[in-house]
Amino acid sequence: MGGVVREARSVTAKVLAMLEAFTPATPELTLSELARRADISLPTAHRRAAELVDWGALERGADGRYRVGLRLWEVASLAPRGLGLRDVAMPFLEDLYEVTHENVQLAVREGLELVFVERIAGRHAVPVLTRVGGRFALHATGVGLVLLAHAPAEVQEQALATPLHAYTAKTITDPDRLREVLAAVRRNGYSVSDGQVTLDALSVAAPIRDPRQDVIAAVSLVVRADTAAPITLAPLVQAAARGISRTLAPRPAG
Amino acid sequence: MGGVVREARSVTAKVLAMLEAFTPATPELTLSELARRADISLPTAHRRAAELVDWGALERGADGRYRVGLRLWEVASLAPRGLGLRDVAMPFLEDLYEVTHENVQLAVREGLELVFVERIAGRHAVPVLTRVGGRFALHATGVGLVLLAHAPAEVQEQALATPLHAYTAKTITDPDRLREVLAAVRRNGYSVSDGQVTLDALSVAAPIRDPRQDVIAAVSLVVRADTAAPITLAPLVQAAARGISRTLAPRPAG
DNA sequence: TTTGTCGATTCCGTTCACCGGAACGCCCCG
DNA sequence: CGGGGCGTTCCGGTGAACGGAATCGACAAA
Repeated sequence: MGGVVREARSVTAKVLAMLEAFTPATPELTLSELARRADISLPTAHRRAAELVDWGALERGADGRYRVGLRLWEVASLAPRGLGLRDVAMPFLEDLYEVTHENVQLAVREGLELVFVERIAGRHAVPVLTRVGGRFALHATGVGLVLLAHAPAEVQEQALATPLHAYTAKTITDPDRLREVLAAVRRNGYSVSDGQVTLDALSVAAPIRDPRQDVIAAVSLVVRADTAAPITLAPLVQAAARGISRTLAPRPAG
Repeated sequence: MGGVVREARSVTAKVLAMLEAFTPATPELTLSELARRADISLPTAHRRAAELVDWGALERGADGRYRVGLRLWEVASLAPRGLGLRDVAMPFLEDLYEVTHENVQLAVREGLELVFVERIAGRHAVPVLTRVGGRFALHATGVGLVLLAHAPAEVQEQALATPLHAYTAKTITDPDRLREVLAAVRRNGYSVSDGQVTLDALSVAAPIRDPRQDVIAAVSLVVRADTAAPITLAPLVQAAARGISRTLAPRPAG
């Protein structure tokens, strides 16, 4: 028994680790890669993967590689914070896009990061780094500032305690400065992120509230940094956000 | 040992059965409901659910109910046939929406059914039954006819062998008639479904092809049945489909 | 207040599903 | 012909997972 003892993990944990192995950069993996990334022995990975393919959570390409299956996406679409929100928001995002023809984004907070739930991008809008389903830090983007500004106190403390990554020279990395900005966001009812993610882009975001007035998401508009004064965009974004907030069904708990 | 022997299932199968328990109609479940639907004992369901919540595949609401978590949606977004396609198609779908202000849909085939990958609906468009992430039969909708017309022969045979459900009086339920329609779809390069899902709606769809010219998806436009002649919409939908096909990167296998 | 119901959670002893090492077949490359 | 990477199957040992039972809390009816 001279081998390294692999720390025991539950089957469930292993299956989830296998799903986690897929990333935007590597959406297709061989069985060996999959096993390595999930830190699972090859035979085990083979067995679990077979079950996942059988169900449809994974698919196998013609070359034998594994990728995430459409079936998983179907179930995942039931996530209330994903599609439930998206369905309500879509018409308003459409309007916003039609008026501006710029990138329109919808995001929610997940822990100390944000997740993009929807994004409308025309062919003429500024290219942005973000992807639907992608994560991002809270302190840099427009949506992030809104979500952080209205997050529970403990979340804000944790976020401010973590080193703030500087994406550009303009990114706010000083906690005290960020505190001031967040206060301004709460006062103004919208946020502006000017060159804090990429120097050539600027975003304006506004909060979406549930019927209890809690902020559950944020909409933003991303434009070229020299296109327009943020102040002229804010009313548009706020109008969309209010429209979505108003439409959110009270959905009685029963 | 007088109890009913529950057929043995793997842990993985149980976990997947739990995910499967969630439906559009019931996106939130109590632990007991979850256990019942997945046919799992309560203690086991409790243990698995705890792990899933821990990872983020499930979330617990304030009332203790379980729902699908955003984290699962994140990984599922990596499904190439889901978001990969969506990202490429979105700008074209936007254009189509902007010109028509009608429902725009994007769907792929999954077995003998289709799955809606994206849908743009303004506030003024006809209400439709379909949901993003939802499934539908292939023989009724516009996208379905396109996907079926270009599906492998064995898929077509299976689909034609299955009883064709009549959503309305106009739904094609005769296999021979359907065969003719599919041939016409292949000839014309687009499909028309007039009142075959709901009597008040009409849809026109066109095929999206990968670089090898295989049909991998379909776009459609859904309008009120009395709005316009299908023939005038076809060129618009086909143009969008061709644009998407052209943009699909050959994505070298490396 | 008492009683009953339903859901969630924890405990415990049993057991079989899952495990990793090893061996094998396959393909590609040197 | 030998080496290496990948996928697949086989096998015997073991501990993760199992269900029954008990406990607890919330709520409604009596």
